[in-house]
Amino acid sequence: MVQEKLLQIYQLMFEHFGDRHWWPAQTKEEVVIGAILVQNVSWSNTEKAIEKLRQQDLLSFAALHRAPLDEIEPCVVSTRFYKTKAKKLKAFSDFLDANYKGDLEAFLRQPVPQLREQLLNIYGIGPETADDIVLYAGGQLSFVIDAYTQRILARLGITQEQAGYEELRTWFMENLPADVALFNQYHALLDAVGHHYCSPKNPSCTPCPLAPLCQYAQQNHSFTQS
DNA sequence: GCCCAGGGGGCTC
DNA sequence: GAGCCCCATGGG
Repeated sequence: MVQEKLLQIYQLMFEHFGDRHWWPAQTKEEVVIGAILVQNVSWSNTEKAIEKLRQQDLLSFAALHRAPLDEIEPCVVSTRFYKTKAKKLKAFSDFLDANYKGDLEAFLRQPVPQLREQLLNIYGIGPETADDIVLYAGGQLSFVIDAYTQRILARLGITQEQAGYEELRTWFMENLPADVALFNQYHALLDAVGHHYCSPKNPSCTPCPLAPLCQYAQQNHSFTQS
């Protein structure tokens, strides 16, 4: 029942947006670096920082591990909170060096529960970033929840307003087929819906592909006004 | 020139 | 464990 609804939501989003080609990166290291840098900032700002790191030959954890903070910081200024972001990149590179001799692949190969737990113990890695890394860098099953996901589900009337991260993640994982490609695309599509149609200030519910299923859209009168 | 995006850490009670 | 502030750029 729930699975049917979730797949229906997926279909509507996919018909509207098509393949999102997420995560855009050339290497797994780039996925992880991007996942840290994108926290609380747009992807376009993140891209700028990734290009700067690339230009400075800092787009690898080996290089980040060697580099002093004041060399990393100027590269990531565009990602807001740049001192914090530089520290987070450094913390990840230090962790990898200390525990996996810098071998990201070896780290990512672990079973999801262990991998996730270790990720969450690294400075700067919270639940969302951990799941980005498990799914998009590790290619393993973990559903990513973000603020858009929470808002969209609440507006659809499917989940409680204040459902927590772990609760929502478990709910998706219990009600979706265990398919990495599906998890990948589903989160990317929710992100697109959230970005384009489901912001708190500008709930432009039309032409949101989910409007036909959405309680919020049906209650709000933006359809008939202007 | 002002508002605000939308994650994580750290503190408080 | 919920609620709050801090981080501090750039696009609309």
